Amino acid sequence: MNACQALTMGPIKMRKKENLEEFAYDSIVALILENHYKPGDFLLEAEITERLNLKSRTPVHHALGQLVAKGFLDKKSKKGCFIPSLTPEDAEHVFFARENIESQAAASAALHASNEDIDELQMILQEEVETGESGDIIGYSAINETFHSFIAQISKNKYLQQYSQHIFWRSNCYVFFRYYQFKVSMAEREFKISPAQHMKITEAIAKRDADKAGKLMKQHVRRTFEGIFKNR
Amino acid sequence: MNACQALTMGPIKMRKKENLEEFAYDSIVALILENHYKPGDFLLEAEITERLNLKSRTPVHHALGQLVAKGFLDKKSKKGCFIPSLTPEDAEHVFFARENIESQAAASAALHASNEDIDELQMILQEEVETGESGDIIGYSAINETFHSFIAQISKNKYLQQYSQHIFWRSNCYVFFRYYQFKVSMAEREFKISPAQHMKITEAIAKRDADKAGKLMKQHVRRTFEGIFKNR
DNA sequence: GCGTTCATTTATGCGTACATTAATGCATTG
DNA sequence: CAATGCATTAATGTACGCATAAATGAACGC
Repeated sequence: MNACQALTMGPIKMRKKENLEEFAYDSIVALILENHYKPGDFLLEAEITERLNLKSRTPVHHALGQLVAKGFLDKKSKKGCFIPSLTPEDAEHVFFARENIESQAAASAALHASNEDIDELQMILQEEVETGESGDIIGYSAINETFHSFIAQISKNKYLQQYSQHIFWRSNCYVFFRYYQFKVSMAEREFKISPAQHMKITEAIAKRDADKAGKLMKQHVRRTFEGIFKNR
Repeated sequence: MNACQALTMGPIKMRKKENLEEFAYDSIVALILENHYKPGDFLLEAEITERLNLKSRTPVHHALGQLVAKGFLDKKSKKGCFIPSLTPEDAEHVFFARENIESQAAASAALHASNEDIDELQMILQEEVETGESGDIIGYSAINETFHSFIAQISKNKYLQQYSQHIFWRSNCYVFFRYYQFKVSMAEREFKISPAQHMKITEAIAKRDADKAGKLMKQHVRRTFEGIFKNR
């Protein structure tokens, strides 16, 4: 889950830390993504405040509240915020929702992508292929997110984009912790399959074939799910 | 927008106000739904604090942050939170996303609804028909939301439900303010069309015909959109 | 020896005071 | 008279201290 940007919600961009709340938010996201916590762990305000060298808990408290509001964290009143735990039922919900939302985003992307968007998407794809061949798993995970995130972005639909990013983050928890659990053997196999599927999706978008792009994306997400839960 | 419950996100239930933050959140939602604000209006922390008879801005500040995080409000740093403004482009995004998400929810509902769920859905529908005939627009708006919200609920998918509620709230802004703008003439016509469509959707769900339920829902949302923006 | 209760600990929840910043209007100057 | 800059104001943003609730563990009674 390292280098996952999904929690930031919205187009990938340099975030200017205008105030401590945003700084705290981004930093907490970074802490999660850098795997300092695992599902079920509590994120203590005091500890985070200290870790970030902040003078008061207030911005941290606020930032945690926002992460809960967005559904990235769960919360027990007067107890604290924690990384939501992963269950098979939740995984099915997550991947089912992701199938549908991302396939809609892909279809919409095929309709609304500019020529520049297509060029950039193909560049991302090329980088993905190279990273995949190099065997750099962390790097691949990052570029994989970039690919999916960019498709949501070129759908030009703020809402599809928002939901895509959210559900991607949630699904990525499963991807990451499964990979982690089974070392990298499965990850490597996955990384050899995904680029080919991404390539087909990119082609469909480039041809402005919305229907095909949507179907391919749905297939791709489903295969990711099956790769994680079925073939072990 | 009166009597819209979408901002509360999640299944409709009695909310126990465990603490002032939740109380503030719920109260601010209520204020919005009771039409105290219109798109573009700023929600001032001090004013809200006073209105709710709270001693400090803290819970209000926190609650507003959550509403921004969830995408129900926009925010300008150091300026304040405000009701997002309505634009034709945004409306297209909103209704396009809603078409897809709600149709998925309806399809999933057809697959996962229990017999009790179907019974309750039919009761809601019956109440809707009666309310529609009575001409009570506010009441109809509430029952309309209940109908859509309940379908999302019986999809049994937490994520589809979450996104459905969010996008419904956003689309309802357009519905409500358009109705408001053109008095009730258009609303009345709408209220005579919707129940018939809801009935067909309910039938499809009752027959567990996921494909049909999804298609009908998509059609229904699109017609709502067209009713608001095309036929004026 | 086990269960219940109470004290302690530890964390969030809240209130007050103050800092900071963005907008506004007025005054001053060219 | 117009434009620029400074002061004022009004709002959010932050810090800190105390209130409060929940979990934990120890002590007491049975």
